[in-house]
Amino acid sequence: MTSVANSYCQSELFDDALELFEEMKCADVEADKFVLSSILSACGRAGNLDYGKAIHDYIIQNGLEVDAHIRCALVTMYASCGCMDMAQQLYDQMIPKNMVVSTAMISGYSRHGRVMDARLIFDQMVEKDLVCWSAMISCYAESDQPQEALRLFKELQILGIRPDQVTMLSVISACAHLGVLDKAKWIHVYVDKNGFGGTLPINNALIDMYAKCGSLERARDVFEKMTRKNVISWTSMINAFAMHGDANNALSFFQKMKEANVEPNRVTFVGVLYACSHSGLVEEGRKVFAAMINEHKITPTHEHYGCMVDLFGRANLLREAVEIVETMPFAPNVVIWGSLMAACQIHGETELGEFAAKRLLELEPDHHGALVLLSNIYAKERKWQDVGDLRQLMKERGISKERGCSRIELDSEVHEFLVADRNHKQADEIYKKLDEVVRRLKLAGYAPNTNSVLVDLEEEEKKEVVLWHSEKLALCYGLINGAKDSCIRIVKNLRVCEDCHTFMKLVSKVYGREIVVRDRTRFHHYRDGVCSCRDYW
DNA sequence: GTAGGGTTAG
Repeated sequence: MTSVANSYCQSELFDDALELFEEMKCADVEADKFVLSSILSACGRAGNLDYGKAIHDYIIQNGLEVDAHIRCALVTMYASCGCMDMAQQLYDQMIPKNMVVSTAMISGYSRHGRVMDARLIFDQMVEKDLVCWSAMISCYAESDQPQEALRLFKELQILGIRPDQVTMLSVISACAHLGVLDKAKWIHVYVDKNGFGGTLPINNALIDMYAKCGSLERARDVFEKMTRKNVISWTSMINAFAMHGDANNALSFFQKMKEANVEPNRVTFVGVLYACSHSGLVEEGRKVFAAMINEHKITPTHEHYGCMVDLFGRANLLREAVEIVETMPFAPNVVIWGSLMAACQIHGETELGEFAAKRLLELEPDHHGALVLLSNIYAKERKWQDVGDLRQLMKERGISKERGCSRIELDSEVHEFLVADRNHKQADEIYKKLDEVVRRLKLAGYAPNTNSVLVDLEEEEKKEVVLWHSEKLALCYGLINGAKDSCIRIVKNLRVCEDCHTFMKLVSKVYGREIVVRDRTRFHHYRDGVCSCRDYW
């Protein structure tokens, strides 16, 4: 029976393993430390905290909690289930600690985005093998610190530890997050040279990496050369098109995928619906949503409803957007209210926007965007007392917008710029260039648009702030230092504002340069004064 | 004999 339990756990038949454990208890078969460890592992991997706790009780009742292996399995179970307080408490009591349990702690903290806590465990480890290095690299890759992930990968190479496929998947993912194309090309070569190339998961990760680094062509090239493709390959390619605003190809690949008899899953539909909403294909989106439910028997989740709210909201069909919110079978979450609020902002729907913002704040009281929107609405209505209260509240709680940050790569070096950044060694030159660009653009009809500046400033100051947006600084850096005919590639952490969007379009025309900007959610390809998003974003 | 890291979306 024990060996059956073990093999269930190892073959990921967690539910069967748990069931078997029930049978063992009924049959009065005593569970030993081996089977308990396996079952705890199954609980962790299945994320079944309740069952894990029940096993913990059983362990206490039977006086087994002193066993080192059992403790290790318990910590791992709590960490895998995301119960970090409990995991840490047990972990602290473990002396000595081993690599297995420490790695479990690192990935537990990683799933919660608690990078510092993960790093603390990592740094305190006496001995580290490839698995814990991979866990730490993955932690950085998933926590929006791709540069740190790549730094750790470099350190690994210096130490002479050979990475394996799992490490490489995290490294590729880190590069995707970073969004730097030259780095992506380098990693692709590295992967091929070191014999990791050609496998399905690696190819899937490469598709995503190239798409997120701005090269739809290379993503497609990897895809076309694959001899085996699964649902992830197709979904990654559909998302690639969606991200780049090519809804037609996203839909055509969706069609081809079905013809190839690959069954789309819920993630696939998020991609297809996202493509529709970002290109204003309302009718197509409606059809896809219906087909998902009726033909593919997939129950829509928050993400799918969010896409639908977005689809209708962007297209100024706010009544239908509200209908989705009202009729969906569960309570709207932050993302849903946020989509509705954003749509109201685009289309100047004050009343509904206020309503959505208030619902959002009930769920997330410190949501910066919602507070700013409300304060702007109150300002327009001259409710100065309310405006003052909100500003005071934001000040007290220290709520501020994430600072805009853009990067650009030139000559294999990544340069980062914050809003109004003056720290770069070429700062003087960059600001001089900015003046020149503004002068030339004004001749082409440019007028700074301060709609996106929501702080309490005089109009003239607002104009300055808008000109100092990080992507403009990165752009000027590119204009100064890049080859005359090269494409300027910029990655930004926030959404591109209206003014920067116009600015980029004009620069692409006046300076005859191709510019590619990745913002928080998608790509903008500027050429000859036109953006690939056709100003719908 | 037990126990740890991975790719798509959000």
